[in-house]
Amino acid sequence: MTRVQARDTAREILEIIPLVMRTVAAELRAAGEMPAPAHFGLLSVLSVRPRMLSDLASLQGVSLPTMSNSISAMVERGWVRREAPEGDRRVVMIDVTPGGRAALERVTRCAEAHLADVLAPLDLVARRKLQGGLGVLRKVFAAAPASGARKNHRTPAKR
Amino acid sequence: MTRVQARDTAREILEIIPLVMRTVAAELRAAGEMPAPAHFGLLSVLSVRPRMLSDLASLQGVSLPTMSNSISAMVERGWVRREAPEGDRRVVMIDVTPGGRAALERVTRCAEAHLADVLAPLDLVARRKLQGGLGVLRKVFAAAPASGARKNHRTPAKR
DNA sequence: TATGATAACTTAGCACCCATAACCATTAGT
DNA sequence: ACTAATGGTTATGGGTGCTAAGTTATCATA
Repeated sequence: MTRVQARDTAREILEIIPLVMRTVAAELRAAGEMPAPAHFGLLSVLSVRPRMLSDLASLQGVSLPTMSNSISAMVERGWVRREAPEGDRRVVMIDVTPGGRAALERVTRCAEAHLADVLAPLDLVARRKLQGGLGVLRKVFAAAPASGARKNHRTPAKR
Repeated sequence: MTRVQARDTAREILEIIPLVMRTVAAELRAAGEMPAPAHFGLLSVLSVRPRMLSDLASLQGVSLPTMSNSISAMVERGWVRREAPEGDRRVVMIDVTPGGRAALERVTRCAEAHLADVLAPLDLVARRKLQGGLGVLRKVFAAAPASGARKNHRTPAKR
């Protein structure tokens, strides 16, 4: 990819992605259910199987404290539970509650309804383009969770 | 688009878009320059020509107070200036400063460099998919700036 | 000319996401 | 047993976004 192409793509991404984020967030907010995109992703991951906190953090590409706080917020809403597994008493397993599953279900339906409106005018070609593009984004950004910021927490030989 | 397709696409968007956001934000942060994606877009728009605050708000699809705050933050950094035009003393024109242009330049180069790394492994096919997908997103979300949340900002009436 | 509506902004208060630094508890290594 | 590494939490601070409630300026009109 040439320098010019990279620049253009960078600009595109930096303009479009935030726009999409705002739009989707506004829709969820307007619909009452407002677990913020981040919470949605978490419920989605957790609905497959329970995970430890650290795994969730690296899966979502955020710092451990951030994940800890997000989970606290979700615990307060009754969507997930912190559990202590048998073996290692340091780890905390996070599990979805029935309430969490229900919330995920509602939000999915809501987002689905709104996106269906937005995506309705797309023809087959446009839809395939969209799906193809999303697939590429997933591959690229799931593989490279931030080159510069990934020497996770507590690297410095402090203390 | 069928119900199932809408659901899958919704899930994809809600998972991938935030991930991309975080990754890009982390890169900018790690690079020291940290104008947050939103600020980047603003500088980008303003580098073409000055705008009134309201126009900026509706262009970016955010509320007026939000835009006012963002601009205040950028003024404090010396990137933009608030100006009072001749005719209507209610309006505030926003203009980029030389410092703002320089910052935009640096951030663009930085984002470009990082994205180039990430996008490097893409072959021609993948790149075209990505660009096609971004194009579709732009068209779809630029046209529909949030169906449910747009009772906002009293209808624009060009002074 | 006084009055009320409206337009453009600002301020204040709230919720959320994300980060780093510093701390505690548990486990592993020697 | 002592130290290092691992898993989490708390504290602090900055950014994004919203609504509600002002302020000042302009316009319409009676």
